[in-house]
Amino acid sequence: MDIFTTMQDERGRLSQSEIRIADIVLNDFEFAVNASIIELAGKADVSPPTVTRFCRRLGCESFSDFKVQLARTAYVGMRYLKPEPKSIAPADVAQDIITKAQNALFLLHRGLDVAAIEQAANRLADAEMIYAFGSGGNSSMIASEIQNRLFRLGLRITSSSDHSMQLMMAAAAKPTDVLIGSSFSGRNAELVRAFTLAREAKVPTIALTQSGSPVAHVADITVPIDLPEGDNIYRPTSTRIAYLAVLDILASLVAYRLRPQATVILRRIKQQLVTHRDGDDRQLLGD
Amino acid sequence: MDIFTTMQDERGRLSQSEIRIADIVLNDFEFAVNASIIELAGKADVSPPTVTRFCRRLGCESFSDFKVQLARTAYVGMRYLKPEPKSIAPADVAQDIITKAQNALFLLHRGLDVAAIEQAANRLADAEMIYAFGSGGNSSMIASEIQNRLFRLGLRITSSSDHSMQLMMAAAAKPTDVLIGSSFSGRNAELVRAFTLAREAKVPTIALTQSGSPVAHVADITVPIDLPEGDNIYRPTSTRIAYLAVLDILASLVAYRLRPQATVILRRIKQQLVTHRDGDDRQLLGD
DNA sequence: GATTCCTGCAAATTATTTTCTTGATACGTT
DNA sequence: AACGTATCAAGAAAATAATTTGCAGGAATC
Repeated sequence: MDIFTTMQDERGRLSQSEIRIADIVLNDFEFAVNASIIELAGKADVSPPTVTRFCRRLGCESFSDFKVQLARTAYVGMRYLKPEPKSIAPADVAQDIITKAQNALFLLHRGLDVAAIEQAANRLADAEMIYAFGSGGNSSMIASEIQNRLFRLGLRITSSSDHSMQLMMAAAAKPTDVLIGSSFSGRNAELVRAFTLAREAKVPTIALTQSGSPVAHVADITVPIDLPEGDNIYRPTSTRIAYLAVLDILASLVAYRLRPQATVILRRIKQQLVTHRDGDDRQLLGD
Repeated sequence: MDIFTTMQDERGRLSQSEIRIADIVLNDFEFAVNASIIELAGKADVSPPTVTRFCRRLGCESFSDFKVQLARTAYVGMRYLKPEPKSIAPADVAQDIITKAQNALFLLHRGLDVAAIEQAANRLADAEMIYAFGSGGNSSMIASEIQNRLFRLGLRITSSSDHSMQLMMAAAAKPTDVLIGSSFSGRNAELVRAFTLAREAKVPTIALTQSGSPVAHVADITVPIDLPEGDNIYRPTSTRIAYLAVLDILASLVAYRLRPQATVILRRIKQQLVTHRDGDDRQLLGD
């Protein structure tokens, strides 16, 4: 696990001096990464040995090991990101957006429920028919993306962003089918209704959403995607990127699950696309 | 700039001993990050001072500074990523996909032509009407995403993934309008045709594509998005994530450019959304 | 009141860097 | 072509700096 999480988890068990060190590291981390043990000790008003002991307690070999671990998760992850970029200069805006996207992926990975994804992948692989639901600019894109990824694996699938259609499809689905729905906020009331309907008819449901949300409650399998509030509201792109990544994982697992030999075939197709490529973008569809 | 690029750029100017050090670092970088200067020197069959000099030459303050820099870009970026995950165990697949996505963002950032994006943003902000083009599963999504992001800023915009429509639109466009098109491969012949048509009519064109590609050649402004081949073919998601990030940057710059005060209003709208949120995903559209 | 744990000091150890020197190579001069 | 000089690489050893360990005093807790 990464050093930041450890630091937060252990915080309660740390002594006063150690908490001071932790706070300095967390707040001024550029400093911490470049400082020597003496400088860091000086800033925290403790002696160098205390810093060494602090590092040990966090599971590091030594102070330099600590710095390396720190630098490792420094580039992305667990940073206190400001809601706005440093300035509106193009370079800063770019940096800000890319860092946030990377952070979203980092946080996604940290909180990823792999078991749930695996379970979902297995259900999808065995489904006779799949219905993918999602509404609103973001989730509707995810829904069609689910279709996009899964139909290529030979699965029967359709997607809809239309509430009425979703309800009708949910009513038409059989227990051997699967419903999969996405909701960034988890508060999509219509999706909850469709899932409830499905549940009554014993149709398995999979939700890609925030854990603990209404949508999560009514789904059989929830693949939780929990990102800090800020990211959701201020910049939907980073959340969307996280969803796309989850989808990618899900689709890959389904592919592996479906037929081990399929990956070989798939690779051959890809290879062929590489060799004679003078067409257009649609080549990439063969992914 | 990152230490890996520097190492590759400087390689020619390094001495024999230094090249040996560089190779060890590049190949076994877990080792390099954890090793002391003596261990690293020993493995490279050089003396510790040589290692120090090597670090200095690369622009680092000291050996420990070098290690920090190394660890920083170790988590993501410039890694020799295997085309396939370690195993098909779900956790490994997840790790593989997320790492690749983060790497794509890293590489995107490294190669980002900020000036081109800024130029493109300015053009879009001043356009009387915008036409967003893209075909194939990937670029068509990008095209509608462009529309999605820009219409909220009060711009007049439409998107199309239909070749015939694209041609007709290109023909109908005026020099005060802007055409913006996306092509992952840069080999979308129809897009090239549409752009050529636009050029003849003096309609400004912006391309989001691979630099040096046919599409890039016919566009007035090219925002280059160059990622290693492997990523494009084997896993379109990471490329798509890069495109989404670029789009996010572009849209943000347009927003800032359009009206500085708009950001204030936008923030107020967001705040309001946060306070009474019991609806569904579509709230997030207000991003 | 005793125990435990934190903490800093000083010493010891270790790591890193500087300085100095040697050896090699390249270049210019005779 | 041969010699001398300049330049650079690279290691040895010394100096310096950083880090860790051992120990002892002191605070907090039970």
